[in-house]
Amino acid sequence: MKKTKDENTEEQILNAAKNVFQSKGMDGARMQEIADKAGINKAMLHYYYRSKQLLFEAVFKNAFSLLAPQLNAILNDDSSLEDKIKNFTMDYTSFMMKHPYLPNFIIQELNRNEDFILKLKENTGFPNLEKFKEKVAEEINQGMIRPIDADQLFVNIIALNIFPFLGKPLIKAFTNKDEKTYKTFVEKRKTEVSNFIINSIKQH
Amino acid sequence: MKKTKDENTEEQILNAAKNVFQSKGMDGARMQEIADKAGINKAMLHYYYRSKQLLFEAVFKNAFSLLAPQLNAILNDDSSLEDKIKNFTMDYTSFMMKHPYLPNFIIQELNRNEDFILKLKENTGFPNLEKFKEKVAEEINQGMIRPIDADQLFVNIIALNIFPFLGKPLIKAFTNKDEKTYKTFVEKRKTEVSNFIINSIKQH
DNA sequence: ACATTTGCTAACCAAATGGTTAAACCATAT
DNA sequence: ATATGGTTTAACCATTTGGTTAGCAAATGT
Repeated sequence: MKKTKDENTEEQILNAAKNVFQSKGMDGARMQEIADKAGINKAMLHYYYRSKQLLFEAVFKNAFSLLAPQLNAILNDDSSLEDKIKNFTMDYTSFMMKHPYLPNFIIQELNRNEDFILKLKENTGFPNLEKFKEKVAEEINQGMIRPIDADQLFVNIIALNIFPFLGKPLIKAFTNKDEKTYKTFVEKRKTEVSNFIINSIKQH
Repeated sequence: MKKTKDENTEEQILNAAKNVFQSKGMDGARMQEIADKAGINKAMLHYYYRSKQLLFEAVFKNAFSLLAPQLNAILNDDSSLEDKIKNFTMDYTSFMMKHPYLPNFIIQELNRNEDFILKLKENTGFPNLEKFKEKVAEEINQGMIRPIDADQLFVNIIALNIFPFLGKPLIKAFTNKDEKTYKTFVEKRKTEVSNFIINSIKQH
């Protein structure tokens, strides 16, 4: 039962690599640790992925492709801004609670290598803001929300949603929360954040 | 002019180390590169700081001690919440535009080693939220702002202010901005962010 | 003037690390 | 049964890396 490629080795490697790269980053990750976690010989990593760099890129693209749909959801559907914001906040927070390493991994590695995002932009499905901007303009015209720059609003939305996962250790320390109370705190943000945003932009 | 300790070698090392650690992180930083940037022999790094770990900690504490006062300013003075938020947003954004690597460095390294923040908490001057919470409670009582959890408000404030520096490559890609337009964009946030927050919490 | 201390460097070292190689293994086709 | 070809491993390799050592050179104390 050893050689039939029975339990897709390639995928086991990718999973182990995900695990290690996402918690330690490119520089902190060790090929040996990935091999150990995958339960195989180190040479197999190179057999399937040629180099650390390529294995890393496979993991990174995979991770990024999990995020893009989340963003496209809010950007490209036809619902009202209020619904977009509510749904995004709810979905994104739920999703991130299941993948807590993801935001930090993406942000950290993009900062390490700014050019890297250019490769991603070529991919189909890279988030595009045009439709979101139109919707903002439309609702401003209709007097439903106060005038605000769409880019600024977009950054505010993702900042409020992503930061709790990026700055977790910092926030835990500042607000004196332990793991459990922090989880409750983030859970509350599923509605708290969208209320906060909508309150700010709704015309009163 | 070689041996008189004339231009404080220790400080030159710390500056070079800051430079390298803050842009590459603990794992990505190389002692040799720090030595080169400081214009000295690698052995001197150990002569003054004993190990990579200790040199890193010196840099980290130094960096963190630049941030704490910024936070304490908003937390501990007696002005109104509105003024706190306005001043903090303005000051913090200005400061970070001058030290753009700082937020990412702190966040990244705290995520790499969660226990590390415990050491910092012992330090005097570690930000404390008590006074801020009192102020929030007070203004809610007086009907000046709508009811909101002080911790959530605090996280919203720092999220909106810090995220543009953490997620810069991502935001640049999403909003199609180059270096120059991104700078203008962040500059605008000096007032945009405080308006956004105040709009959300002010009682109408 | 001489000894001692302090700042500094070149050379070196052991361990870790990404990557390679040659050979073994094993399922399948002939 | 035997050859074939993808899969896997143990052993190995070159380089990098954090760290050490022995000794030099300038300043300082006596």
